[in-house]
Amino acid sequence: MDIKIKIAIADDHPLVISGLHHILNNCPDMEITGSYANGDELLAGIAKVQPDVLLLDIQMPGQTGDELAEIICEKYPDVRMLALTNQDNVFYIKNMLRKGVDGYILKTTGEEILLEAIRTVNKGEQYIETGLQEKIIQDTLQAKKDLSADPVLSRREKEILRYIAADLTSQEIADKLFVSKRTIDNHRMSLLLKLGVKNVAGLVKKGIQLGLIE
Amino acid sequence: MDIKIKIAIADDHPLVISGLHHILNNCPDMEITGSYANGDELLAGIAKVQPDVLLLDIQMPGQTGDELAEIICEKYPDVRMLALTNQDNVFYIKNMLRKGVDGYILKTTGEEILLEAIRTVNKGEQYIETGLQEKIIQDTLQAKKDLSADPVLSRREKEILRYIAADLTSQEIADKLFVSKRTIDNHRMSLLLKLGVKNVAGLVKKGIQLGLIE
DNA sequence: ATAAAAATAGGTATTTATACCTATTTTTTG
DNA sequence: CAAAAAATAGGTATAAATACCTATTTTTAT
Repeated sequence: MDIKIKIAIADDHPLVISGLHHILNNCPDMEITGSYANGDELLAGIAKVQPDVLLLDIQMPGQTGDELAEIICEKYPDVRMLALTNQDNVFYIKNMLRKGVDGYILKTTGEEILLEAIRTVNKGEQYIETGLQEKIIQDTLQAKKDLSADPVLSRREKEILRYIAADLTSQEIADKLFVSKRTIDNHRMSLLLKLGVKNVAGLVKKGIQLGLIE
Repeated sequence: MDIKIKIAIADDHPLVISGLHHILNNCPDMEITGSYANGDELLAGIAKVQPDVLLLDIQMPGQTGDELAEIICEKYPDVRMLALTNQDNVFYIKNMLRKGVDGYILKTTGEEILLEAIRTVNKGEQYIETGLQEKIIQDTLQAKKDLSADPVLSRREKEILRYIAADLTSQEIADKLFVSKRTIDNHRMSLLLKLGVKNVAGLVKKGIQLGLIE
């Protein structure tokens, strides 16, 4: 194994960068081709030499990590990206993955995991830290949340809510169910009241939260 | 260990029921207290003797598994429920968990997993089959889906879409951004066009799909 | 530097949703 | 069986969204 994995780092914390230098320089199969403290530096640097793997933080001055990921994924599809950040929020993870990042690990992660993650994404595979996978599952199916709090919708109301979320107007729903438009409008009002929202946008979001839609 | 885990079964396939009988009768720490082929039988049976763990299928004549789960979770909070079904769709999994089920395994699952699942939910813990956990993760972060297909919204449009999904009216958004309501209305139109939907409900759903919201 | 795209704003009209009522019939439930 | 809840429908307004235009200024990209 002669050919080393070329690694670039984008992070605005000097300490993180020097820490990574220390770790990676001791790895015979890796070399650092550049480290950048903000988005502009990163884009300029990457234009000159493309790494195999880019370690990318989310919070940075100027462009944020997810914007950068999007640009790089578009312009340099051969560069694998590994999010390396403090954010353990599921929303951030989803977001980065969607923007084209290949892996996601936390800065609190141990050295071995870091190296494993780099090698994995370099092979073209996805790497999500185990703890975060757990978190995603828990977040996705936040089981049995307080039943008391969940609003009691009647079967008809649920049905209508599904139609509303399916883009139908009251008139269209009425035609489909062979009832008056006024009936549907009244159901709409009950739904707004019961779900404590003020308009269709709120209804759709609640419907999704309640698992009635999608 | 004298006290056996009392198990009830709700499934409309006689074969499944007899298979389960065969497996569970050979387990010294378990006993079957009843097996039911539909919702009414189940509710009647459970009213007489409450099992520790209920194995519950989703498709059944009359009430569906998720409706039954909801009822049982409400009336008999001490009964642990384990979904045992053919549905490996993430939507179903989420839905059952939300309705109060404690675990979810497939009928294609091996005997050892079945027993482990029963023992786990009996202890009050959650059990999701490993393969399904994987599936949930993949489903949640369906990474790098064809970028070509994803609509190019401008930064402003994304911002406005977020506000729309946050229940704000055009007027409210206009006030917040110090622009005319007409401007926001025009952005709304562009969003409808670009996202290929016809109203707010569609906008909200797309926004969630695109990861802009929630 | 120039072209393209984005953000801005207005005119005008129609459709849809929201709000607050009353009221009857049907279904559920104790 | 009686009471409660759900589903039905109408009256009347107003607010908001949708549709289809034109047009100017500002920003981005080649």
